[in-house]
Amino acid sequence: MNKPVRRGRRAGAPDTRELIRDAARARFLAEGYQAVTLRDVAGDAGVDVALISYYFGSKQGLFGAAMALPVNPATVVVAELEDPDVDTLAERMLRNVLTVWGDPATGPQLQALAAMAVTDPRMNELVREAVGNEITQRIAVRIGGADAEQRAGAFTAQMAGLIFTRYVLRLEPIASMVPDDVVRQLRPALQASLGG
Amino acid sequence: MNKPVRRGRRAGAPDTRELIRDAARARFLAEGYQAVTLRDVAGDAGVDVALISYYFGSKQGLFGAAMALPVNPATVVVAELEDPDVDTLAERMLRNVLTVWGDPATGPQLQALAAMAVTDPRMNELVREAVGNEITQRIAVRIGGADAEQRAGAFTAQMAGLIFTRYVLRLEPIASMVPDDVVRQLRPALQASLGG
DNA sequence: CTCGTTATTTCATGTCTGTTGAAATAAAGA
DNA sequence: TCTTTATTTCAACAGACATGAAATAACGAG
Repeated sequence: MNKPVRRGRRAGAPDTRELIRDAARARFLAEGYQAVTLRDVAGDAGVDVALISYYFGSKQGLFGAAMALPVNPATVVVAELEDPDVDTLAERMLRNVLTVWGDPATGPQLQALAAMAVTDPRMNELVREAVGNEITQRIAVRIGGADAEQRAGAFTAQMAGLIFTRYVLRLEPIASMVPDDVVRQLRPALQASLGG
Repeated sequence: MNKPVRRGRRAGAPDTRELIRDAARARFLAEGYQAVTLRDVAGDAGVDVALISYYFGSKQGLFGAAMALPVNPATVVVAELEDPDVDTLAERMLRNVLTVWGDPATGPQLQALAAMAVTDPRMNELVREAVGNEITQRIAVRIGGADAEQRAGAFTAQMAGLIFTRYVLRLEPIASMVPDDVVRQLRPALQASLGG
């Protein structure tokens, strides 16, 4: 008949912060940002709500910490720019995106990020800058030629279309197609934007 | 020193319902769904909060009524399927989308709808069915041939990419390009998906 | 080992949001 | 004129996030 958990610091050295972060990640991935309440997370972590504010400041802060990206999406795309073979560039980028966004370990967080970029102004700003400076710009420099920036923009738009239809909105038939089919259908279009 | 507004029905026959709807539309378009509170709308309309529930049931209901679409987006795209000229189909659809989504009178509501489809499960379901049944299916039937459905899916994905990058996320350079430039950059890719 | 300091934790409270039921008032109709 | 109905505000609730105070354990200096 010990009193469950009294006030004050707990015995031992439990990493409560990480406990909270893990609970939050699970909830956010399963239910999305809006649907999850701090009390849900606190309940899962076996902790009072106020402790979340203590560690993370706000719900936004918690989301940021819980969803810290396992990979830098910009890097995933841009890495392929090193390879000098321009003819296969579209396919390589496409496959990278499909791999990373489809991976159960990394994909869900990236998908949540994309959804967040639509809702939250701060996240939107962040994505806009990241995509503009780190992706579109570099692609433009890489492909060169007339209208390089516009063509890079078109390329980005098509990639965004894939991500939103397949992973965020989950529109059929794109959402259920196997990677090879996606590549077959989209590679020519993407390559056209890159190739000039 | 008349008491401002007492309880009970007002004199005259003011269309309070429409007043509320207009105030809500302005707010939703300016600030988005989450950021707008029912008390904001009630304040703008000079009305008690409870009256909103009386007329619209819930915040969702208010949003639905305020954002009732001025045009059916599906129709905008599908209308062009009547014209037998397949070679210009991509360009015609593209220009229709750019016109309707860019029109200050109709565009903002469509943009809000797209953002809502990412956040709200009900809206998501709605959009998924509408796009799947009314757009992708019909395009597939129209273009025919092998992989017709997959190619129609790819077409839809690219259109979604345009809408999200240009109107929702507002990524540069796509967001600032004039319609002619957008058409020049994307028509070939879209036509490739349609053409087989 | 002891005692002040610091980090962690819950409690209590405040403010804000959407929603609901009751009461008041004007319009509509017999 | 008088009953019924539609419109409107008031009052209150449950649940959300956030914050300041209080309690308690760990830590470190001597």
